[in-house]
Amino acid sequence: MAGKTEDSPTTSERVLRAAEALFAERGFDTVSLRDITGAAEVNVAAVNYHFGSKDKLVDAVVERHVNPINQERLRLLDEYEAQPGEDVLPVRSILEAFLAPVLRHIVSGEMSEHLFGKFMGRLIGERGYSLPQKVRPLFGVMARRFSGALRKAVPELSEEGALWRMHFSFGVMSNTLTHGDTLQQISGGRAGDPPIEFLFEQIIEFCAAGIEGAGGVEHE
Amino acid sequence: MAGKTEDSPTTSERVLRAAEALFAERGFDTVSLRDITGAAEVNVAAVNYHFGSKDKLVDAVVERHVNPINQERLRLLDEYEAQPGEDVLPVRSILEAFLAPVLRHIVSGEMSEHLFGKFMGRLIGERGYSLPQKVRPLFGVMARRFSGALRKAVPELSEEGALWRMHFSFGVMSNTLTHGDTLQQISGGRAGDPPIEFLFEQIIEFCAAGIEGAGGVEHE
DNA sequence: GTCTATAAAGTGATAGAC
DNA sequence: GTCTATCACTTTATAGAC
Repeated sequence: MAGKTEDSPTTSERVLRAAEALFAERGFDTVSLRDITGAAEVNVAAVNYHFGSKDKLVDAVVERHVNPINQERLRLLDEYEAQPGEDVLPVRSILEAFLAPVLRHIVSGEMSEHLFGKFMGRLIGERGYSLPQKVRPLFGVMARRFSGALRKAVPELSEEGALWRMHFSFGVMSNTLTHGDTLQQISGGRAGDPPIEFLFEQIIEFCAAGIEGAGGVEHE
Repeated sequence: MAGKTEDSPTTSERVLRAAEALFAERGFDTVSLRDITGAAEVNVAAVNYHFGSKDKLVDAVVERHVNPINQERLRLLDEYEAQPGEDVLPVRSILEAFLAPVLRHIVSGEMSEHLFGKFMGRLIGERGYSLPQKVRPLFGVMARRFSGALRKAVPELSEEGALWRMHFSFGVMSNTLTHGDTLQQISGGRAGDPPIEFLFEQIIEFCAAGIEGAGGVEHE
C-alpha cells in the first residue's frame, strides 16, 4: 500500500495526493469526490472502494501528514534531552523540537509551504478538535512531554502556565503558516517576503521571550 | 433595519442571529439555507429576499461582528495615544488596544466566548483572505497604525519586524479563542479552566515579552 | 480492481400566489 | 413581506457488469 515508484503511483496514492492539494486549497467540505477523482484521473467509485467514504479519506489525508510530524517532534525532544553537557534543555531548543519538524516537512517538499499552511489552517479551522482517532493520542503525549520540558527550563512556570504557553506558541506557528500571505496583502507588501526559515527563527525568538517572561501563571 | 425591541426581532435579524451561531458551530459551507431558516423559524425564501444570496448573508454576518471590533481597536489606540503623561505608549497598552475590544465583544454577550472563538476560526480558516469588501480596508489601516505604534515603543524594530510581531500576536489570540477548549481536552484537564479575562492577561504578557525581546528583524 | 449507471437526498435560487 | 411549489443542479454512495 506504500509508495511504489515515482512514476506509477497506486490509485489510492493518486487519490491521496489529489485530495490533500484540493483540501488545502478549497477546504474539506467544499471539495467533492468528483473534484478529487477528476484531478487524480481515477474513477469516481475508486474513493469509496479504497477508503470507504469521503470522511475516511479525509482522515487518511490528515493522518498521513500530521502523525509523522508529531512523531518527529517527540523524537527530536528525546534526542535533545539525551544530549550530554547541559542538564536543562533551554527553551529555544524545546521550541525548536516543536517547530523544526514542520519546517522540514515543508522544505522536504512533502507538501509545498503554501499548501501545507493552508492545509493546517483548514484542519484547525474546519475540523477543530474532531481530529481522527489515529492522530489524537499523539497530541496528548506531546502536551505532556513538551510542557514538562518547559517547566524544567523555566521553574517559575506552573503546569497550567506551561501548557498554555505551548498553546500560544502553537498559535503563532499555525497562524503564520496559514496566513502569512494575508499579512503581506494587508500591509501592501511592507511585511516583506521573508523566507520560511527566517520566519521560523523569528517565531522561536518571539515565543522563547514570551515563555521566559513568565510571571504569575496561576489564576486566583 | 436596526434592532427594534428585544422581543420582536426583525426577520432579517432572526436570520442573522441564527446564521452566526450555525456558521460558528459548523462552518460557512456546511450550513445550508434550510438549516438557517429552520433555526430562525422563518421561510426559506426569506434569506434570498432580505440578503440576496447565501454569500451575501455570510458577508453580512462577518461584517456585523468584525467591523465594530476593528473600529474599537483603532479608537482605543487613538485614545491611549492622546493620553498625556507618557510620550511613548508601552507595548502592553498597544496590545491591550488590540485585544480588549475582542474581550469586550465576548463579555458583552454579542456572541458567546465559545461561539465567537469558533466563528473567528471559521472565518480565518475557511474564508482566508477573501474577506468581504466592507471589512478589508480596516485591516490595512490597523496594520499601519499598530505597527507604527509598536516601532515607537520598540525602536529596534524594523517595519517588517513590527508587522510580523503583530501578526504573531494575532495568531496567539485567534488560536486561543478558537482552540482553547482543545488544549483542555488534549491535556486531560491539566490546563485548568481559566476565565477568559485571565487568559487575555496572559496573552498580553506573552506577546509583550515576545515583542520586546526583539533582536535583529531583518533577513539578510 | 475498475468501470458505468443510477439511486436517494440535499443544495441554492426563483416564480408567482397571497 | 411572506409563503408554497418547484426547477436545475450537485452531492455521496452503491449495485452490478466487466
